[in-house]
Amino acid sequence: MEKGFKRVTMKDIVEACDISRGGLYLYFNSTEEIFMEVLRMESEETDDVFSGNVKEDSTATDILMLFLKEQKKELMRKKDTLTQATYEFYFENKLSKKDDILKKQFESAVFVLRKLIETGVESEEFYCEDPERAARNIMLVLEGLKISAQTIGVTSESVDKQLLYILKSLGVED
Amino acid sequence: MEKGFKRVTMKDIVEACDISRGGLYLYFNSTEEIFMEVLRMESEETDDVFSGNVKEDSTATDILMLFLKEQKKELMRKKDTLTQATYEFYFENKLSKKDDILKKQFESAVFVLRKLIETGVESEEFYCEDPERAARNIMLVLEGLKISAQTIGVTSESVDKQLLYILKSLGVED
Amino acid sequence: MEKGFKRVTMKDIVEACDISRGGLYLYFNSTEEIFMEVLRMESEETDDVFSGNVKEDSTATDILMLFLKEQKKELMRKKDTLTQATYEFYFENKLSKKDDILKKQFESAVFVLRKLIETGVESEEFYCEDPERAARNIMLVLEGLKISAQTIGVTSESVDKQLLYILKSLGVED
Amino acid sequence: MEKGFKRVTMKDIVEACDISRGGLYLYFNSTEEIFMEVLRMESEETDDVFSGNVKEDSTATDILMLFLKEQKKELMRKKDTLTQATYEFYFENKLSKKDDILKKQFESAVFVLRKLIETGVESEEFYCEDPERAARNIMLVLEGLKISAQTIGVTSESVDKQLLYILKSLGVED
DNA sequence: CATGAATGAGAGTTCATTCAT
DNA sequence: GATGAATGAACTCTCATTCAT
Repeated sequence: MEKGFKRVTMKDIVEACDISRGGLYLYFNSTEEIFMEVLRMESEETDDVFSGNVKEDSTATDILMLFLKEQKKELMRKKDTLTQATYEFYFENKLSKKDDILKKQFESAVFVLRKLIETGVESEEFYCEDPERAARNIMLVLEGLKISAQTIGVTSESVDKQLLYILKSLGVED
Repeated sequence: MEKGFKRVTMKDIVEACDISRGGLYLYFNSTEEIFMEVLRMESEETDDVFSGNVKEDSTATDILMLFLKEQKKELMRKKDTLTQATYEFYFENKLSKKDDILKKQFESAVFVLRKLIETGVESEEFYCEDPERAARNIMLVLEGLKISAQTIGVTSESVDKQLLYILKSLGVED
Repeated sequence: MEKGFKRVTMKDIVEACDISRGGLYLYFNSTEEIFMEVLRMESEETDDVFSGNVKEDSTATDILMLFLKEQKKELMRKKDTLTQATYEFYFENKLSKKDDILKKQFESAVFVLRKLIETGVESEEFYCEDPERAARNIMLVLEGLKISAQTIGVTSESVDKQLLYILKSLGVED
Repeated sequence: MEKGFKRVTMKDIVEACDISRGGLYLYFNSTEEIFMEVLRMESEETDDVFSGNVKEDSTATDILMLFLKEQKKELMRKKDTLTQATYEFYFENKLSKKDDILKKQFESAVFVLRKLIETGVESEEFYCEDPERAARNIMLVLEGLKISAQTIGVTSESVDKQLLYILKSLGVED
């Protein structure tokens, strides 16, 4: 989170973990392996994002807003995030399809989002002709916001406006 | 383009430029400066993307489709692109607002896109209540596709579908 | 045999022995001690080379040929041999005269060989004016062949020719 | 010469050469390359061993004795010699036949020695039925003495006796 | 007796930057 | 102006040895 993937050194890691250089290598054979494990753990933690905090009587709109709010919180954190490190890692480690955690996460989010939109359409909260593309569109905008936050920067307001626009596109009234 | 920003070495650069190591330092004081200049030049070249190839009698839809097609070509190239290097560079160099080329480029694209949408709305090609947010939405989706292309990968078909979805959102019939 | 003395690691040894790292140190205080014991055991095994397989009615020529054949087999094995490891070990551990197993082995082989040549001379199989030097000469040639096998390489034919030359030097007809 | 090939470190080398760590890598890409160059240079220097110091009217016996004396001097030096390092190097670097300096050196010495013995046979100084094998025998004894000097140790006297034995084998009177 | 997780010094190698020429 | 040999700090990774359990 502090230094990203390329700038972090073994020294940083062993000092932060209060472990010896050699000790670390008992568990991981390379910096890549360390990061993959970090990514895997992070991925497990954040899998529950949807299921957590969702009350029984929530509407699709409620859940979508909760999700977008959660995503905003994450992307606004900027530094205390694995986003940058993850991108750097993927830049130089083109992984086999099997263990591509990032892709799995993305596709899984698209899936849940599509289901949510379909539910909203059924309950007449949303209007949407192509839930799959709408879901993917939302995820891509979030991805775009994430990378923007790490590069050109984003303001809290501009993110809010953009997320509201997404809701409006689904026919949600203010 | 070949190695990104972090993996490229001075050796690579001096060999490619056929210049001496010391000679390079007469013009640039650091690797960062070199990259900033590369970025500036690239930015100048691509500024014309909109103005080029646009015939007098093009409709807003034509121009938008041309733009999206151009963007797709760029992001599908994947390796022969400064995308990765640029992201890497921005990850570790938080620049002063003044010379933030990337932001300028983004905002300038948003501006042109908004104007284009407004034109399309006037000519009744598009239906759009908030051209500013619509323009920004398109740019963010493109940004999301760009980073996805560099990390989890994208197929030509999925990009097409997603760009078509954008057009449909503006009320453009197939 | 697999890795020689310098390249073998404690990990290799504990895995091959199915013992714990700490357990190994209960019996040996260093890698040197381990190797010395290996050498001692090997030395005991190979002491019988002369006595074994020797029939009652063997001539001196028979026994010498058997010995040379045995030595050839050993040196041609090349990899499944402690030769390399032993040399490496002696290169960095100049041992006290008392426990110099290698020297003992060499001198013992010279002694037996001298006795054999003397027997051969008495039975008029061999012609030799200086059995001590002749024995030592044979051992040195074998040593030369051993190190050659490990470095520049030797062919089976060239070893044969060279060993035949030794026999001829003792007056043995083909 | 001091530490052999495996025990010598980059630190030793850069300190001895009074050069920087990086500077060394300008000329050699690995420790192996450094040693191969050392070996090549040494090989060039010692190529002249035969031709040097040989007077016009020398007999074959004179030249052979000079050669053996030279070889003895070399092997008795023990520490100030590349012998050990060379063996260690060859133990873990099985080189392609093309650049096998050690083999070339050996074969070249065998060739010259054979020519010398043939000359001696013609001038009736030597008696020898198979000059090729005799030459090879001498080289193998020398190789045996070399490795013995580095491991079990040899005394000046024992080397003398053994070299005299070689001369006697060629029919040279004391 | 036996374990094996942990240690930490030290290995080879890389590379942005400098500066005498 | 231009060169490129030289620098040295910093990197990742290894491994014989120890010691609390």
